Amino acid sequence: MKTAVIKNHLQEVSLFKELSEEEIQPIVDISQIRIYPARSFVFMQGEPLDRVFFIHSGKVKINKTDLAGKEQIVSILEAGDMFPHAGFFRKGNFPAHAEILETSELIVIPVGQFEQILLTYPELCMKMFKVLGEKIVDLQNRLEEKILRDTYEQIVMLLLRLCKSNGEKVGDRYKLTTHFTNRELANMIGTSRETINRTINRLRKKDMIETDEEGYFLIKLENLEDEII
Amino acid sequence: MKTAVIKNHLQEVSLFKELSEEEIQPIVDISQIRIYPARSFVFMQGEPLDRVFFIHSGKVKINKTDLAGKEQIVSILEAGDMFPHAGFFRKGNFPAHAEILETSELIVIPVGQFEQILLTYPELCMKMFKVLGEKIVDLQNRLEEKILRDTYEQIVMLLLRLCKSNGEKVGDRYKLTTHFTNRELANMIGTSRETINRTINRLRKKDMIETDEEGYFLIKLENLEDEII
DNA sequence: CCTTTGTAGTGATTTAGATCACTAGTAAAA
DNA sequence: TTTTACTAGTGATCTAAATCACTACAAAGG
Repeated sequence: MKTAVIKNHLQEVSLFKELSEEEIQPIVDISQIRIYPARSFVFMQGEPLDRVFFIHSGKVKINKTDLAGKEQIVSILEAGDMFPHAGFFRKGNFPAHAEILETSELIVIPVGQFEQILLTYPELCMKMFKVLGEKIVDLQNRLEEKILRDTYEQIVMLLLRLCKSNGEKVGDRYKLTTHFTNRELANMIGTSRETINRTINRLRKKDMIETDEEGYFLIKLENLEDEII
Repeated sequence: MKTAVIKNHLQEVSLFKELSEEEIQPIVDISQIRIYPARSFVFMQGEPLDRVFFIHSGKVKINKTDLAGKEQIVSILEAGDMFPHAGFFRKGNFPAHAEILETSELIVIPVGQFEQILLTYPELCMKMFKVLGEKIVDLQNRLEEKILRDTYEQIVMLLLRLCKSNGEKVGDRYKLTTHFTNRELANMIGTSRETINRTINRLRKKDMIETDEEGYFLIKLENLEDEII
């Protein structure tokens, strides 16, 4: 039965984890599951913001591009993540593009209806405030990084952040669960692929980062943290 | 009567503007008015986040400093503004310093009690989600600016942002309501005072900005907007 | 098969903007 | 009064990092 699948998927999203059977039902009723193929766009920057998405599986890139085609990668999202964050009670447009990197199952919810449910669930409001607050802190930290740190430190801090958002502990290392190219890393912080390459190799020589057989980064968190004081 | 003053002050904050007499009372009960003298600190980065503030009058600088003493000015807040934004349901620490620039009357509310009230007022939740969403969009835009734009454009965009947050329309110009030094402007976007000086003078020659008798900037919004496409 | 288009890697060159160094003016403190 | 400590302003110098230019390799397409 289809709603059963939706319910299962919803219950795996951290935001909804602690809701009871009755509480989750109205959300099930307004939710849809959609499968997006790799390289497709969930939405483009500027389109009217009418839905919010929760990732059940797959990977989504949130990015902006300017007229010259220069790209800023805002984030790489994975299972459990919500996007966009700035969607509630604001009627505006999507602030960035959302592109599927790996075939993804997304839970799609009309934002208007979700807002109504949000208002009737104090529990859900609490969690949402927490999520938004953390997003604000994260953005402020990234802005501070860009303003106060040099490129070497920005790259170290980017890798540390990726360990938290896209990494998993494997032995004494953190393994990044996504394969990032030099250019992608560069576009996350606004530097060049050459600088990323030279810096990563510098960190490799210091034995702080290595690449496994499949090209995934393995990072020694503690060593890297010492680099930025 | 003291609570009458508090109620009046609260009603001037945009977040509470549309609340009825009965609705605002519980907020009055947990609010305090405090006067902070210029150059005092409301809080320092790292202190436990246990209160939120609404500015009734005066000016507050939110900033961060690194070990070397380099400063990042996060924002200059005025009457009607709330800080910090990332305070709800998160129990953490203040993410930056808050320093009084001009003697300020602040409404002080214990964050835990405010959270409880928030949950019982759907109206208030809606507005707060909106405020947080706008904050997120603003931070993402500033990050994008730092990543995709050169310093000249960053300065133009900073001035445009200041028109919106700290400006008032005077004839066909926007007047910045706060006197900013070159160094302060530099610390908002992470450039040097020399570069700010040279760029502002360049904009002066292009007749996009001028300084009035008291040293406040007068900005021609439309002309400046054309600079960044 | 070759061609195209992506990637990593590395030196050489260029440049935007930071930093340095200084003049000059103003305001507050000693 | 002089001193200290700000500020704005402006050339000269320096440098971090972007850009350029190239090699080499791998995967995908015709």
